[in-house]
Amino acid sequence: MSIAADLIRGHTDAIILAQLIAEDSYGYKINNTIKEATDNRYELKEATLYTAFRRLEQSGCISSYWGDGEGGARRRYYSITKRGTETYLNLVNEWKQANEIINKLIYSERAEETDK
Amino acid sequence: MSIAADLIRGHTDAIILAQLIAEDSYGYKINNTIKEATDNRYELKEATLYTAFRRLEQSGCISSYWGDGEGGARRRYYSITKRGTETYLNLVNEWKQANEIINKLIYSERAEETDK
DNA sequence: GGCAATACCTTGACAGGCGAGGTACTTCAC
DNA sequence: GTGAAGTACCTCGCCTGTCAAGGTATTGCC
Repeated sequence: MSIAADLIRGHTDAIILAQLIAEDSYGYKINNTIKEATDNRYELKEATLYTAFRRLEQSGCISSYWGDGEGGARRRYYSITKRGTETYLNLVNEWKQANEIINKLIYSERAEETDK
Repeated sequence: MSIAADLIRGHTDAIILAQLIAEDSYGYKINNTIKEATDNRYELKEATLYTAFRRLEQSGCISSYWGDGEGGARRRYYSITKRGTETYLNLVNEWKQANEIINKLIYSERAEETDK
């Protein structure tokens, strides 16, 4: 995994919620989806993932129910709530702003030349 | 200040180094530059800033010297080292990748519709 | 039976951010 | 001359999110 987690820190919730907006899902699957989507350049560590689930459920952004795993262990499915959807939209918005800010601050004119 | 710090966490070093590539500078000024550049939407808290200076100096990315403040307290200036420049370029590169990854993961097709 | 894959969970340590507090110097108004 | 406001630096201790390491349970296959 090549990307420092600290760079993505703070976006974990948004990433999870984005998955759940598409459809109800469970930890193991979300994790794999993320790995595939990024060509194994990034993954949510299990501990991080499950910590995030607790956090999101506690704040009413998601709810969970047990489903059965076809050919595997039982799964705990999560669905996104109304509050979760709102939160998601806010997080996306914050990301847009943060993105803009970082892009403005991280590039130095002098560095641009050096970079070429 | 509207942007959650966690979203920018991990970029602090890159932001500081970007300033120092342009020219030698000192804490107070860097802080103000950042505030202005972002229309007060973001600032590095002092504690964060000085912690970062220690960290960067310890790892050989920057070096410091005392200058005098014209009409104010004395200033500790920092300059970026060769290692600092290298580190900076790496961080920029990592940021590009992280940016790409977050953009890929944070948007859900379903959400795109909702967002419109 | 044993292994791999699926699937979930907890504990404890660590690092970075930052609120709160402090120091010291200069300038300017009263 | 004194008090406030601006410049400038610094430290302590808490909080939060990440994650290595460890664990559990189920199924399918050889």
